[in-house]
Amino acid sequence: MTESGRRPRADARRNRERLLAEADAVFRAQGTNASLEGIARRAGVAIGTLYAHFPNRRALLGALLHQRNDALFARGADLLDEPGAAAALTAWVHAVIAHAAAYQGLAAVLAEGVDDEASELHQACVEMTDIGDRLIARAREAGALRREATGADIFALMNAAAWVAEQMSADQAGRLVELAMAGLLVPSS
Amino acid sequence: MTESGRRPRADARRNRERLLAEADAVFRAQGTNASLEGIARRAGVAIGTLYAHFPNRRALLGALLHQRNDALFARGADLLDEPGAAAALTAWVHAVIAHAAAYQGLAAVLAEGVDDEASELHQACVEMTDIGDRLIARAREAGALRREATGADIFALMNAAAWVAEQMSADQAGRLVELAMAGLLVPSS
DNA sequence: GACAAACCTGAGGTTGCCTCGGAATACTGT
DNA sequence: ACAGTATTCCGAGGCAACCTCAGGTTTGTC
Repeated sequence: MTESGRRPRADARRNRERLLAEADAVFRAQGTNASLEGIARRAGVAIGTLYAHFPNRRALLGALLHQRNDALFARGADLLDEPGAAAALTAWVHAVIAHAAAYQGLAAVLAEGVDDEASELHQACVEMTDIGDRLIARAREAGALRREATGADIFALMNAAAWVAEQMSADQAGRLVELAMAGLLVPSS
Repeated sequence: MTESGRRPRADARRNRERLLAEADAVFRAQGTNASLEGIARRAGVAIGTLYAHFPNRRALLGALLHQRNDALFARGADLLDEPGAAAALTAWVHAVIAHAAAYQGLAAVLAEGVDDEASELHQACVEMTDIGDRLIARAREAGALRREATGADIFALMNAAAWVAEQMSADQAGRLVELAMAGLLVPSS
């Protein structure tokens, strides 16, 4: 897949950019379930063109998130090198929540992607879990963990909090994270 | 609203029951976003009849949940009288999560209902928050709370966990609850 | 058994998903 | 400059679901 034989035609590149720009705007305003026909219309392109570029909603979302994901993973790598193990873990959780706040409904797509290998976001989810795992391991070695936990637990917490932020408020989500992190981390640390 | 002038006609009662029964089955199997036309079809009734009885999806859901809600609130009242304040709070959280597991998608409807006064489920959400508040207050008086929290926090945790149970697994949801409760409650208690 | 009130029906307008054959367009080489 | 071809685009059309409403049907009552 993605056989990049040669450079795409100029109109194709133009349309792709236009579609991505409009999709970003619409998803921001209306969430990940916004009408794809509406996006195509706004981009000044026929619906078939949208589907030619992005075979489904997830693919479009995946393309939109690509850069943003790279930045997120870079942040994760940085955090692995920063001193405070516990603080790094907390910072990671907040970073992912902020990441998922881009579009309403994104938390659900991510949660689905972690199990579904066919999802365009599967790889990203696996990587997030992996970073969570490593941050957890480091915190455990530093004696900062009060109880056992895995990258999957962290992933679940992040997604749950992102969902709460969507449904209720960022504030409420913050309180949920505080509660959970208080249960996870050693107080003093 | 609900001006119960007099008893509805026999066919109306029959259809209502039939619709509720089929809706329950379909929502259980397919979640709260299942097709209403499909439900009407299964109930042997025209789509217009469904809408005559239940003006929207939430109203249908509200009618379905009514008995179940009463049972839940009764359980909440019982828990307020049981000895261990901390254990009662934990039990309440688990009871609501089990309640929300009835239909996939219910967590989102509940989360929406707490803010939306027009929702048929608003009252139920308020009552849940209220019970959470009282259980929290009792636990605080018993010295079982490690930190401040409100009924809204408990409501958010319950809904987040219910959502995790839908998206990932009941297991994962359980671990999230453990984490959060560990952050909330005094260890020994 | 006839009348009114209550109830039911289902076609139809609307929106959104997605596909596919045919038209249009951009590149390539001469 | 231009023909030839591969690439890309278009948008009608089939499908499913939402919801409404004018008109027909059933029930209960006197």
